[in-house]
Amino acid sequence: MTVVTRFAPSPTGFLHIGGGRTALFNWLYAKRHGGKMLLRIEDTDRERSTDAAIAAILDGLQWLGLDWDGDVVYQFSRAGRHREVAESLLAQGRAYRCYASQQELEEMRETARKEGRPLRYDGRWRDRDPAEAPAGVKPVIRLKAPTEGETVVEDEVQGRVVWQNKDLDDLVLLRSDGTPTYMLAVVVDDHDMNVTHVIRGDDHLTNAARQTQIYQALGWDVPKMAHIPLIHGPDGAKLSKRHGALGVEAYRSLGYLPEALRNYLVRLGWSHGDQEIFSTQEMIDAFDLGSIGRSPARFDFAKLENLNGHYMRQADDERLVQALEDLLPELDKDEHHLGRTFRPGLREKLIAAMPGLKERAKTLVELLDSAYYLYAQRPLHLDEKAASLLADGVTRLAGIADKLDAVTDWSARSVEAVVREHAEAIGAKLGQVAQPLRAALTGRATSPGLFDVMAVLGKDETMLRLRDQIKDAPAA
RNA sequence: GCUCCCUUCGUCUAGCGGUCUAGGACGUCGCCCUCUCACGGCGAAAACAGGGGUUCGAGUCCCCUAGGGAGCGCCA
Repeated sequence: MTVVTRFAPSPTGFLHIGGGRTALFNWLYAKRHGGKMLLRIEDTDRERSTDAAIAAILDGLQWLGLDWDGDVVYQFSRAGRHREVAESLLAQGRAYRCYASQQELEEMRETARKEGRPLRYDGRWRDRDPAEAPAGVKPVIRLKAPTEGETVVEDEVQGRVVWQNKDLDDLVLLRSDGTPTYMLAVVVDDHDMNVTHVIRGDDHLTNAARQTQIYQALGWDVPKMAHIPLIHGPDGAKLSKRHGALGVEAYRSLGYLPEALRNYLVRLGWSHGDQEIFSTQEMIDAFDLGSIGRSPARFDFAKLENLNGHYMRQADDERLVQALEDLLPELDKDEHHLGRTFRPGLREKLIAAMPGLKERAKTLVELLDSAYYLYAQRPLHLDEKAASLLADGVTRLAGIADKLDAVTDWSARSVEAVVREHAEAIGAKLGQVAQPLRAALTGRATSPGLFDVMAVLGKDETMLRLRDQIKDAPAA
């Protein structure tokens, strides 16, 4: 039997980080076993489902590099089938009509709360004669769930989880307006779509028990279940927007690479010995449900950043430059006045400087900022540290411009020789010359190797920037 | 309140009765490399929630307590 998994988000918002991980796990499991991952949009809540959310989810999956098999299934479109199944259960006496009003149910819960009893439907219409139905009330259809014995979920992650049937009430299958509830729709769809493995967040664990009862009433095989622990925020509480419950597209805007996020996510709750870095193929080959932990994990930006740095360093230079350009339109503010695309010539400079740049950044946003010296306009604005470095060391730069001007074969190697000789000649350490020079050429106190900077800038630009900054300097 | 789940360094985790004086990674700190910052290398501090059992032997099995979490809708 081929493995079929599914990712089934409800389109009431963007694809958040937990959903992304659930999708990843489903995808990996399917790939691992040569199976399929299906995508089903659970849009039965007409009030809250939006097309924008659907688009955001598809876009998020695509960016993460997760694809699905076949067409997207929209749950709402299957309402007729769901109703049919509910009717069949009714016909077999495995379900019944319940005429209890909203208000009645409200009171029922209220008294139960007061008396410290579990908040359950009391089954008042379970064995009642439908002839007693109040006129004009549209009933819901409830499952006639077993009242004795136990319902067992053999979970691939959680192990064997047991509920006493007396603790489970008769859930609603079909609403009074004839639309299916989530509980029914999920069971029918998973069955009809031949889903073999249901991998989802453990907030669904109790639903698994109730869904199992529906499967049993229908006489259908229960798919394998795997309930993965939720992701928590850094404070251990539920993930809120403040810390990590951002849509995956937000991580893109923050400058993370999809492969970094994938690697981070796969290790959150799942492990494979001591291995931390996984290529996509390695993840696929190693992934298994049994190695998923049972305790919730906290989201940690520091580790994500570290991984992102790793993948940036490893990335191809041209691809990184492209990623930077793609990021431009997504930036909140264009503080460097770059516009939405790179101006002519900048692209080439970025590629040339990338080996030195990418080692020093954790995100694409940082990477772009650290490339400031490549797109800065003359005369350069020096930040505070750079200004002070230059002020302290400008006298040590006296005469260096002419020496550099004499270089005919401009390269990192040749300018390095000149700068070193200059430092030696004035009896200074290299750093005492290099730092003010760096400040003058980049406007910052830190940058990639100074000689590489000069090489990428080229002789003309280097000389112009240098003279911009030292022309007022007293002759030494 | 009821049901279910969880608990190893700050964080992610390894550990599936003896190999644990508990390993790795991120983060932190120190040293080295060095023109800055990074990268890289080396090293340090840092954990089995508490209490009972079971066993020759428990981080590993059982129970209790405490603390977290999820669910308890005609939402999904």
